Amino acid sequence: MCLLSIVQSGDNSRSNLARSNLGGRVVFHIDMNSYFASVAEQANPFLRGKPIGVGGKPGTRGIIAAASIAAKKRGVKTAMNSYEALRLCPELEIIHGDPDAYEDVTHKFLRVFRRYTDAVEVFSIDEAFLDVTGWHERYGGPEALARRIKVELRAELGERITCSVGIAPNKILAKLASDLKKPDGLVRIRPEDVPVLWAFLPLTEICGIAERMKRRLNRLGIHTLQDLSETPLTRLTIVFGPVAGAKLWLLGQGEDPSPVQNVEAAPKSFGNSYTLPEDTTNPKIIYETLMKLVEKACRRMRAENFQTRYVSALVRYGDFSHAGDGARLPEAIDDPVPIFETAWECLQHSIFGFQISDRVGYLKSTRPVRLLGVHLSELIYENNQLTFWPERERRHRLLHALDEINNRYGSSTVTSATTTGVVLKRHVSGFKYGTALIKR
DNA sequence: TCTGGGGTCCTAGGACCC
DNA sequence: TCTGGGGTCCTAGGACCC
Repeated sequence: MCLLSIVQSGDNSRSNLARSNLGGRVVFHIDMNSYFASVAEQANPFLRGKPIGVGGKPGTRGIIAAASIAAKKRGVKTAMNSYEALRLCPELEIIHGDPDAYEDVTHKFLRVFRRYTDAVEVFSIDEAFLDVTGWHERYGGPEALARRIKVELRAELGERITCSVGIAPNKILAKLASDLKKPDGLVRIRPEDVPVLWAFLPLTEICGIAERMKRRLNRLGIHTLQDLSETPLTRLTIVFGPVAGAKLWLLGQGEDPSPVQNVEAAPKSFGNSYTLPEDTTNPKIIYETLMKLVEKACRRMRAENFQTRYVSALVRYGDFSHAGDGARLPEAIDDPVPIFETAWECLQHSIFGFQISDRVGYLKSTRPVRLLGVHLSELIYENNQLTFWPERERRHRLLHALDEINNRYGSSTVTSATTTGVVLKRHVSGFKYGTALIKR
């Protein structure tokens, strides 16, 4: 507690030291608290103050993706199995996520941030870095600017959606600072605070060191951030290689030269995966699930006008081991049918033990399957170019028209016939399936 | 009632070439 | 037949993040 009061002091007098030590940058990390749950509480007054878990439908082996503050007080944690969460907190309300609502609120808070600096780096759906060097003085310094942003966020997003702000000379310390007080925190870390914090914070408190790395560091006799800060660069590079070693060394020093980049990162891949309600060897279920996943990933990819050149597919077995394969396509496409065929071929060896052609309907998976996943990468931005191939142009227009229908009336109003019932027919008899089938 | 789903980045190691 | 060594490219998979 007393340590927090050190780093929380509003005293600006030492900012010159910060300048000389670390280039004088002032970086904010702003992290929305219990984001998904807070958005739900803001949208629905009946949920306010109640223990809420977002995600994890019970019975589907799901987990809690986000817990409200009331739920956290009852011991419900992010990534907790929903059964476990309900055991701890029987009146927990488990609600569905609403990705559109989150994105909407994210756009709103990013607009607020951009009023105060043009260097805003989106780090995830609920957090961003701001470089306010040179901007904060006119608002009375970093803390005053942070408080002003908080007030504006509250006005624009509503009082249920709060944030924690970390202020520091670089991104890694700013992120650490925002973690130190939740919810609704405002913590500043100055360079001279680092030795104090390093003496008691665990290694995994730093973004970039998780359980595996902690264990490897422990084996080298490095148990605290202070130990890490005293480990020579050469020792770290010998053990972890030049890149990871140098990164670790910088973490240990509390340094992070990476700039706050205001570019909106283009997606590099689209992937979807699904854990089945129970493990299965049934090829029909596997086939249909994979098809749905491909359609979902393709729809998301098309919505952002990308096409893929590399398709990979993954299976996780009941024992949690996994296998998969990928294949490069001859050209970039966004059509789920050939993409599915590629993904299906990639999986056959992992599922059936050998490559099959037409007899899928009679074969069972050699091992129980728990999860299936598909991943589209090597993306090409298509920008709605016209093609010289009339067939392809028609197909392209059809897919986008289907997307529109699904966007308007719900995501499975129109699906490929392969996911509805004629599923295995094509592979049994070799007949070409239709491109679409109206379900209702 | 074990262990979700969406990503990014990095590395180790194999293939291939000279 | 006694097979080194260096470079590049590619990919599978690990580690990490929220």
